[in-house]
Amino acid sequence: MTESRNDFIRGTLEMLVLRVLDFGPMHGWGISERIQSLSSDALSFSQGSLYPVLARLQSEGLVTTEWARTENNRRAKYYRLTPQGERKLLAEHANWRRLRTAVDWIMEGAG
Amino acid sequence: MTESRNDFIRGTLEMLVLRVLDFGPMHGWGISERIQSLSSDALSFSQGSLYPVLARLQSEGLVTTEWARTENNRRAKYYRLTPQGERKLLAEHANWRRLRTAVDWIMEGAG
DNA sequence: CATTGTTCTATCGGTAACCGAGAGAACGAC
DNA sequence: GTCGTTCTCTCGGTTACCGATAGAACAATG
Repeated sequence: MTESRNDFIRGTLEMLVLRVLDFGPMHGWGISERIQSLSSDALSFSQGSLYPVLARLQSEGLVTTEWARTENNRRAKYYRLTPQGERKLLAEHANWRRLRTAVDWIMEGAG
Repeated sequence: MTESRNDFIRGTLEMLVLRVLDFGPMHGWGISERIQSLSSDALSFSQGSLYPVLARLQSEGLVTTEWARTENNRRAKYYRLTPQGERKLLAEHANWRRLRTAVDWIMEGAG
């Protein structure tokens, strides 16, 4: 009921997750924190959004998983980008730039 | 089944429609053509997406409608931005810039 | 006149992503 | 032993978008 509407940039979550994993393997909770932190809280996603994305990425072979210990000595499932994931990231980034540019062109440009 | 996925910039359609109407009153079909043309075909929406948006905008008082004749002598329902619609456009544009910048920061910036 | 193409409005059911709410396990700290 | 924090995961609901579809009105063609 609050004004927040994440629908605006829907579909970017997958790309952002792939991007964070491009920095190195990370667990779900850490990915979420990373996105929120890097965006200065502009972007945030509930875990009810995150885990379905991670499961989908794995089922599509874009990431692999392994259980390990975090710095805080907790069990966590680490997600690691596969070569396919890297390619997917590049493709989604290119597509994002293309659409973003088109939107900006309309929004900023002369009629 | 084709590769096209508009989900990437979901929620922008409303903003784009408001923006096109900021150029002057226009009918549904023309709005659609305008968006597609201005974006060099990068952005396109089916009419099954467009009309629900227009109906919503009207019900929220962001546009008014009036029947008139087009240059081609066809009956068409022209949509005109209200002052509330103008304000909404500004707000959505600001929000878009904020989110777009956050996404770009993560995608382009250093980890 | 009949037929076809173009312009234009509109609806419906399905799909898929996101979200809030919630359950639960494991570890550290007090 | 209780609490807070970290971390995984599921479920049902909502909602935007889309493909398919229907159809009216006018122009142009034969």
